[in-house]
Amino acid sequence: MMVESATETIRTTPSNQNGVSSLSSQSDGGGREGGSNGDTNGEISPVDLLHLQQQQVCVCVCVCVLIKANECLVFPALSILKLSKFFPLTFPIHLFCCVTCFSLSLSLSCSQQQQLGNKQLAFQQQLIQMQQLQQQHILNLQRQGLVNLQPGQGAVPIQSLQQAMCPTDLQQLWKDVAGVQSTEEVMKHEGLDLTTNSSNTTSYSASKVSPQIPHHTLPNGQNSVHTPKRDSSTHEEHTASHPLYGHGECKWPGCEALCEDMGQFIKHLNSEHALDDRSTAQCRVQMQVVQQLEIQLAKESERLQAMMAHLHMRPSEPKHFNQPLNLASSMSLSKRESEGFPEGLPHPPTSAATPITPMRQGPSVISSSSLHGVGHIRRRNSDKFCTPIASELAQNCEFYKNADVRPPFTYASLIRHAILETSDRQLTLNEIYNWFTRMFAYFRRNTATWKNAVRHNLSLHKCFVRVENVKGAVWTVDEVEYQKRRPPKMTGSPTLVKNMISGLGFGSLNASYQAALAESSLGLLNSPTLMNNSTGASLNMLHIGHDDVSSTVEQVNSNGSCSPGLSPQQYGHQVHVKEEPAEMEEDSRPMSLMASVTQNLSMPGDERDMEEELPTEELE
DNA sequence: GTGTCAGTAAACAAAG
DNA sequence: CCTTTGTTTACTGACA
Repeated sequence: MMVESATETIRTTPSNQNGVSSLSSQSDGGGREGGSNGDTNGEISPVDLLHLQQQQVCVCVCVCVLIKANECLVFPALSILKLSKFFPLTFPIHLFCCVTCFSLSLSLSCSQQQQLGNKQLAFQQQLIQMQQLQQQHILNLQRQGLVNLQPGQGAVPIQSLQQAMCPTDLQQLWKDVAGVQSTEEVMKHEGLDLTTNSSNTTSYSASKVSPQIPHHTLPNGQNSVHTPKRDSSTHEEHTASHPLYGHGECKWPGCEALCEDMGQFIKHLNSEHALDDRSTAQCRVQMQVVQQLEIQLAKESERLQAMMAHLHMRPSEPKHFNQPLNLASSMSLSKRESEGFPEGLPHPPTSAATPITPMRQGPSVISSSSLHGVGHIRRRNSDKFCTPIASELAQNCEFYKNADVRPPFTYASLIRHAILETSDRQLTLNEIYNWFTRMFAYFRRNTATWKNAVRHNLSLHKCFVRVENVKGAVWTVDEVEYQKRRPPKMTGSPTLVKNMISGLGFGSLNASYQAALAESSLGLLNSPTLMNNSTGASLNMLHIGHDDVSSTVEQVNSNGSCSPGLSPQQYGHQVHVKEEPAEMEEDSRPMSLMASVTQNLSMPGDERDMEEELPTEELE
């Protein structure tokens, strides 16, 4: 019903001249499809709801591209209409998403073109009406309990955009949003009254959803309903620092203006971010960002609880996970900065709240190493149990790139990985540095410390061989030496396995199990579809020395007899950092988070439980 | 209690 | 002279 109304609106829009009319029939069909499936009457199937978030992200990625591409009318309309066809069941929400984003893109294009025809204006007004209709539809669905949208989730566009966009894109969006308002001002001066529409555009869903949105307290402790100006005029004047000021820059979203001192910043704040529609809109958007992150955190926490319940683990206190966390700050604290958090990084599984990668859980091995919250366990895990650095990195590449989290690997293993990842298997020191900083946000700070450690490791370990090259010195890896430096193998004797279990604890077993799982997946079952079933192999792996496993795997790999995908030569070489199969991620995730909360756990009964129950569950 | 491993810090030297 | 690179030593903490 709603869809048809919306599409009817499109059909009657004056913008048909822009080629939309020819497409309106498609939208009509899509709308009817949706209607035939019953969604417009509020009948949304659970399956569709399951896919809703993902689709929203896809939609917003699409629209986001449009925005960035400065497309004006036709392309967004096309997107909307196509979406109605591809996602008929959830089309109302998609439409809402698209329309709001499209409105934004429309305004953006206006700001850049500084002209907008009356027809386009009319079309925009029509779109706004559609937007309102969709909003009503969503509200109706919510009232009926058919769509369990969280408060503020009606503001899908910007939130999904933030999920889908990289930080730079997000920053650009902020700027774009800022630009919209300025455009409105220009329009006003030009006699074009866009006030109504534009305000809807800039604050779009936010303003409409705001009634549902509890007044959140922003991470900086400021009430989200305050106005920036008031805050700036009262808050920072009494404090030496300001949450919106740091490193000589204005931290206002999308601003980045350089301010030499606090006084200049205050002037800037009062002049550029005064109480106006733009600032208010930006504040609302930020509010939604925070809210979306909280929602995501809640979801992930819920998932964690379910996982732990499934694995017969005592749930940890949900409060820890539901509280908004400042991952960057908490994670970034080095040992010296925060004695409370050993730098082994095993902080609580705050990774679930990582804003940068909201859809991901924390890295598996990170969590597995978090058993005792010490870095050395990380090392032991990574080496003694030969945590598959390649797979781990592949799985959590984006996480490590963005989150200020220390990778759970030794310097040696990281250096080796970096070197082996290259085609010629050699790197200069500087290239190794660059790899570290490129791959890990953590290593973008404290450069003196870790660079020294890198050099120290290169010199210390015989496995790293310095080779004089034409261009200079490069570092290579002596695999034989690298394998040598591994601790004495654990034989497959059950005694050792038992010792491993009793001596290292549950988390370590998980780590070894996980390592074995991934190793087996790596060397034997490269097919993503087989990954999930690799547990059987990994179960066997538990009975043989892990070093044997790793060496065996690597030998097999070096023979190139295994899958090309993760072929040996490394696992470093062909790490598909961004396209790793989701199954694998799903595979390791439970284990990792499981390990992360083992502080609260009592030891499982015996190794039989571990060897039989866990893998069995994993197999299921 | 001891040895090993890894991380960190620091000093030092050579080269660019 | 400064920076980068490379080596070495010492210390600490965790683990077996």
